[in-house]
Amino acid sequence: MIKDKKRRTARIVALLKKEYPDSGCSLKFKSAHQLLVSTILSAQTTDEAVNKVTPGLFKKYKSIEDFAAADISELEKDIATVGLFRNKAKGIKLTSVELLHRYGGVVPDSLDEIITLPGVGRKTGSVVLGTWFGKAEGIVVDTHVKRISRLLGLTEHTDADKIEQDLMKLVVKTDWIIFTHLIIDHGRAVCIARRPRCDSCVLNRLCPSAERI
DNA sequence: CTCCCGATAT
DNA sequence: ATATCAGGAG
Repeated sequence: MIKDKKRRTARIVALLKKEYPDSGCSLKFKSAHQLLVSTILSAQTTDEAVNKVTPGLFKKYKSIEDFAAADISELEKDIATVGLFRNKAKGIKLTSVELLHRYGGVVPDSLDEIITLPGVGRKTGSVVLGTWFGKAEGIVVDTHVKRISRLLGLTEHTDADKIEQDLMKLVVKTDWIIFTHLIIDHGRAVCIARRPRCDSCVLNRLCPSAERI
C-alpha cells in the first residue's frame, strides 16, 4: 500500500534527520556559478576530491569570463585530479560561454533552462537549483540515492528518472532537498556501497535489505 | 550501451 | 586488483 510506504518513508526521514542534524551540501562555493562548476566536477567523484581542487581553481579563475576564456588543455590540467577531466573541462568552459551569451552571466533558476547548458544534466541542474535557489522541481538522484532507495524498498527501478518519480510520491515536498543530503550522508558514513554497516544503522528495523542485528 | 578517469578504500 | 565516487553525452 502506498500509504504505508509513505509512513515508512516519513519515519526513515525523521530518523536520518536526528542522525545527521547538520546535513547539507558539502561542496565549497561562493556563487551560483562556482556551485555549478563544483557540481560538474563532482560527477563520479567524491566531494572531498572536488574540494581539494576548487579553492585553487577559483583563485585562478575569478569570474565566469575567466572560465569562458580558459585554455582547455590548461583547464584540464588544473582539474586533472578529479578524474573525467576532459569531459568536465569542456563542460565547464562551454557552460560558462553559454551562460554569458544566452543568460547574461546569470545562472538560470529553472530546471528546463539549466539542463540546456552543456555538461549539465538533470542531477547537476537539480543540485544547483536546490542548493543555491532553494527550489525543488524534483529529487536529486545520485549514486547513493539510487542504491539506498532500492535497498530500503522505496523503489524497484534502476533508472534514475523512474526512481525520482517514485520518491516524489513518497517524500513530502518540503523534504525533497534535505532527503538527498540525508541519504548521501548515510551512504558515506553507514550504508557504504562496498560494505553496509547494518549493525550500526538506525534504519536497521525499517530496512528490508538489512542484515539484522 | 559505451566512454570518459584519477584518488581512495578494501 | 578492483569497486566506487553528489553523471553526462554520443
